[in-house]
Amino acid sequence: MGRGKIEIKKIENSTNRQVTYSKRRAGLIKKAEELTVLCDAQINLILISGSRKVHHYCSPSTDIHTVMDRYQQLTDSDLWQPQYEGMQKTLNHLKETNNNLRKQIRQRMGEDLEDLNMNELLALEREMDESITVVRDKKYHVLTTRTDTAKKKWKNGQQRYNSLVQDLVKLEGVEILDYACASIEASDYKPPIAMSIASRPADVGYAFHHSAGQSNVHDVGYGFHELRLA
Amino acid sequence: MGRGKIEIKKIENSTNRQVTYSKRRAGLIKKAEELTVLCDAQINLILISGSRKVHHYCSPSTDIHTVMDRYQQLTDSDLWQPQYEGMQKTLNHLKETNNNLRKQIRQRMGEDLEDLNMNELLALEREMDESITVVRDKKYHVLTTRTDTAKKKWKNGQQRYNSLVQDLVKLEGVEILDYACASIEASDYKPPIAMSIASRPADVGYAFHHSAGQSNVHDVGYGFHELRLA
DNA sequence: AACTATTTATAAGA
DNA sequence: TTCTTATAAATAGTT
Repeated sequence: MGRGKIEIKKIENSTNRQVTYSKRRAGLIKKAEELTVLCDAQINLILISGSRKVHHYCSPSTDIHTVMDRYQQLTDSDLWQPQYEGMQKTLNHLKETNNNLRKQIRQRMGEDLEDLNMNELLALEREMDESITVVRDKKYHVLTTRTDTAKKKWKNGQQRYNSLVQDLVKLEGVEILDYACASIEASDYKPPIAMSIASRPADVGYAFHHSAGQSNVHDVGYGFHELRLA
Repeated sequence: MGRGKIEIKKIENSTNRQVTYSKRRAGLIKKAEELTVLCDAQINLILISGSRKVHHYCSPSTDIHTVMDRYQQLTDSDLWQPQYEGMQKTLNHLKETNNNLRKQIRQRMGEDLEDLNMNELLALEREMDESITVVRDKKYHVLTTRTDTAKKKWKNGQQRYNSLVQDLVKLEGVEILDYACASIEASDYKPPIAMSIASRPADVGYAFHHSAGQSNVHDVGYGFHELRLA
């Protein structure tokens, strides 16, 4: 359809080729549009030129996605698959790992033990025994560190308190009426922010770590003087 | 281009529409092919008819994938993104879960305890204590069941052995020279498949579960008569 | 980008 | 569907 018939093979003249590409591309897209309208079809057309330029027609009322999706459904192929395969694999692998991990945890929580044979049970028990030892050690370590710190603070506080009391007795003629001490659980004890010596004696005390057996308790003792101003 | 000019609007006559669709579809694909050859272009064309039939042309030397990929690159859109996103989310979620699970396990194995505070340590210890109890119980249950079965087998074997010995002594004049018994660890012991009374006395025995303390050992004793044919 | 001689596509009919 | 054919549309080569 033109001044002369042409053979359908690559146009060697580059300018010519480009011109023809433009013309025919326009024609192709026009025909696609017409077909869309005339026959109520869904059409997706992507053209990529030799120079990598992209042109694209998609019938209105859809988008490239819908068309691709439908194309997949109807051709029973899966275009996304290759992109997904790796991911899908990873996903499944993760899911499996996840389930295994959950099972391990459940077993370590004393559930799901039916699948284990005697040797596995023994191994699990041994392992848990070792682990709980480590946990206990860690706990005692934390406990000890905490208690040491508390001890130092207390010692410091007690020294300051004692010198205050002595200073008061010496310099102000303060009279010591009584001394009391007691013991409370560490968990109930909040260290005093400051010592008050005005209206009532300050709490001072000492901490010690009660480490007998496997008890978690460490106790705190406190003592105070009851004073009266002369 | 036909016997008469037509307006570009939906063809209402269904048969007509279908015929036109076929003809124009063929024309469109033909033109796409020609353009591919003439201008060295890459073309992807998907047609979906009103009746959901799919036709599709893709220039040789590529495939639908390559074209779609290039289309995405060149249009800077990402067709896979929506599909991808959900998966990516799931993936990340799974990874996170996975890490958490691993951490839990590590903590239950006595590692990674630095992040736990005292209360958490205490909770972990308590939980592990409970769990190990369950594991131990399960182990003893298995052990007991196993031992019970073994006991029954042994008892049965022993009865058969004893009656054989008695029968021999009574009917054949077999003489009992000696009786011996010993104890071996269950793990070393393989129950006899059959009792041999020809050249040497059969092994018979009994099993008992040594449950003192938390020992895993259950012992097996065996005894035999030394006999001589009259 | 226009023009136009020709080729090609196709609407309608069989 | 497929073929035919008159005619519309597309376009190759030219300006």
